[in-house]
Amino acid sequence: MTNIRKIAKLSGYSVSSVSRVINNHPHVSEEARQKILQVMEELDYRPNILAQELSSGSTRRVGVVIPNMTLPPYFSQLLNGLLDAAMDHNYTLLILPSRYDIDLEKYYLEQLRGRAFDSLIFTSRSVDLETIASYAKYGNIVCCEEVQDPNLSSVYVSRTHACKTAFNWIKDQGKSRIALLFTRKDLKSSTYRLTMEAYKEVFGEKKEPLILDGISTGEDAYEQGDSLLEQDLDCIFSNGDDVATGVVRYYQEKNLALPLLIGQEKQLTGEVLGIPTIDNKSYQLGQESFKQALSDEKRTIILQSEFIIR
Amino acid sequence: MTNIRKIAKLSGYSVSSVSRVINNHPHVSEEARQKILQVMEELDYRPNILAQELSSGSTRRVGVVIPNMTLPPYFSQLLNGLLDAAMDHNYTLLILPSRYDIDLEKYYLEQLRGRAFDSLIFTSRSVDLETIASYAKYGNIVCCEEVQDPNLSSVYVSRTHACKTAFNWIKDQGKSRIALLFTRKDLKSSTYRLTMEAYKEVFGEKKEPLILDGISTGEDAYEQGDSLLEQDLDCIFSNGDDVATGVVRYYQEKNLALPLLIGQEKQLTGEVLGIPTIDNKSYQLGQESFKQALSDEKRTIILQSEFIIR
DNA sequence: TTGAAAGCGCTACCAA
DNA sequence: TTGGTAGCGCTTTCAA
Repeated sequence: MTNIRKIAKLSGYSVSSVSRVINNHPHVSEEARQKILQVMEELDYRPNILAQELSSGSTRRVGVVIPNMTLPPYFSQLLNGLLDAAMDHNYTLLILPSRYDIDLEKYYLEQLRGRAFDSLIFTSRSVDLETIASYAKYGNIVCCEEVQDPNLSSVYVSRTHACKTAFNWIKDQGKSRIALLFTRKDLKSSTYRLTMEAYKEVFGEKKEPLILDGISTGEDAYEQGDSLLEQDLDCIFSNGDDVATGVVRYYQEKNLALPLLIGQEKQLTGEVLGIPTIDNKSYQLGQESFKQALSDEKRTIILQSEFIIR
Repeated sequence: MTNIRKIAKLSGYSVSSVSRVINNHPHVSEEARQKILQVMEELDYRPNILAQELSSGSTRRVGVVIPNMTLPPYFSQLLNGLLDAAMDHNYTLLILPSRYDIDLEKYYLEQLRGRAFDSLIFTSRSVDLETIASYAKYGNIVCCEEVQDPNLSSVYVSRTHACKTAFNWIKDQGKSRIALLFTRKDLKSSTYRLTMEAYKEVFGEKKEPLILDGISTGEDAYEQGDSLLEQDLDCIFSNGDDVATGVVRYYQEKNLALPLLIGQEKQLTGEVLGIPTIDNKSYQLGQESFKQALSDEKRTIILQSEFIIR
């Protein structure tokens, strides 16, 4: 094994000087630098990353727990934000798939405890917050959801305001017979809760919307298209631009006039359709989460969704 | 920082004995073990993973380069196979997203060179094979494709035989007016090439099939459904069970009799539809790739796709 | 500008 | 069964 000592010996300089060259530190004569670099080249030398990490006490690695291999658009944009931020800071991202498995998530927490990486980001979690918080002393932990625990950082997107803005805009357009599309119609779903609250605030408690659930793709929306015709609607508030596409196709095929249509996630398809959308800032969420993972202070960062009229 | 020396001192035993307890080595008296474990517990001690790795010279980590965040079914099954195999062998998987970026892939190769992990698996690559092969001296590298280089292991699925079997079966059913669905109709696509070859071997050079490309989801298939009606078909050979679903919906809506339909990837949807499919063994590909990443010898492992009649 | 030496925390060999 | 100690390969402080 060719190590730093060997380079020192062959170059005629000390281990310290070699280390300085490796890390681009000042106070090395150009002569020394050249000679050392030359020997490194000859021996195909590359510093051992593990040794650097052990010695410096920092891995420049951040673990990211994701729920699954197959990720919806929200997650992939989030991951892209994380990845870009990591590259910007010269960090490496470890993607840690949890498959919703609590034990696997605990294993990753143990890895943090064992200093396999500096910080850990939960984009999603199955394990309880108390357990997660108990590992906070071993490194920064960021959860991409609203969390109160003072030991954890919390970075998430507040969608309430943009949602109300959207509903108000819809109302201003003179629309009032509205369908809401959801992945899950379930009080455990924060999306469902906040959308319903915003709706009621704008349209009142009495005016019931048509609610469709079990919809997460354009395909789903298309298949449930019939349900949309059961009521005389003038607006469809969908849960994704992709979903909206399915709605459009359904109406086109029936040769029916399309009601006002709202998308979400600001996807490419929404742009093409030219429909208003709500940008839930997943990419920014990723970037901010990463920055928070490096930060010294625990913090709660709330991003705001944005209603985009087109 | 509480380290192995501190545990040794406080327990009254030596560093060696503490190490033995950590690693469940024999030749430690029950008394010593208990005392040491007790002190570890009290100090909330956890061995430093980096130090263990540096000292033992093995990280028990394998890097896996994937092209993108958003993965088609083939990749997610592959990753599940990798993950399960890794867990079985008590290894951790590092998912390394490349975004088809050559420099990023080179960066991962440098990480291998720097001993950040023991082996590297390319489920997909943009960087050229020569470059990859030049890193083989730093650790096992497995490519999930057909590769000749003696420095690289190659694990892939041969789909030719199953494809011919399928076409022969189709022929036996008395079908001959066939449509083939592809993601890319491009000689660079191995799927396209092997399917065409198998087709020609069974049906002859003269009998031209109808070819549709740009199809990777059920949605795509549905949208291109019209093209299927232009010719009088008696069999549609699709490139995925999901894709087949889109075809089914198209025919159902037109109230047309469905031709013989073949799926691929053995997905859940295909099972529900009850259509024959070709299992391309992605999960097994993952498992074998991982095993090969640990193996001492460079090897080529060829799995066989399987035609499943239902 | 340079180098010696003390860490970083652990493993494993060898001697007792 | 136990312990001493020499690594693993690098960083960093301090003195020269």
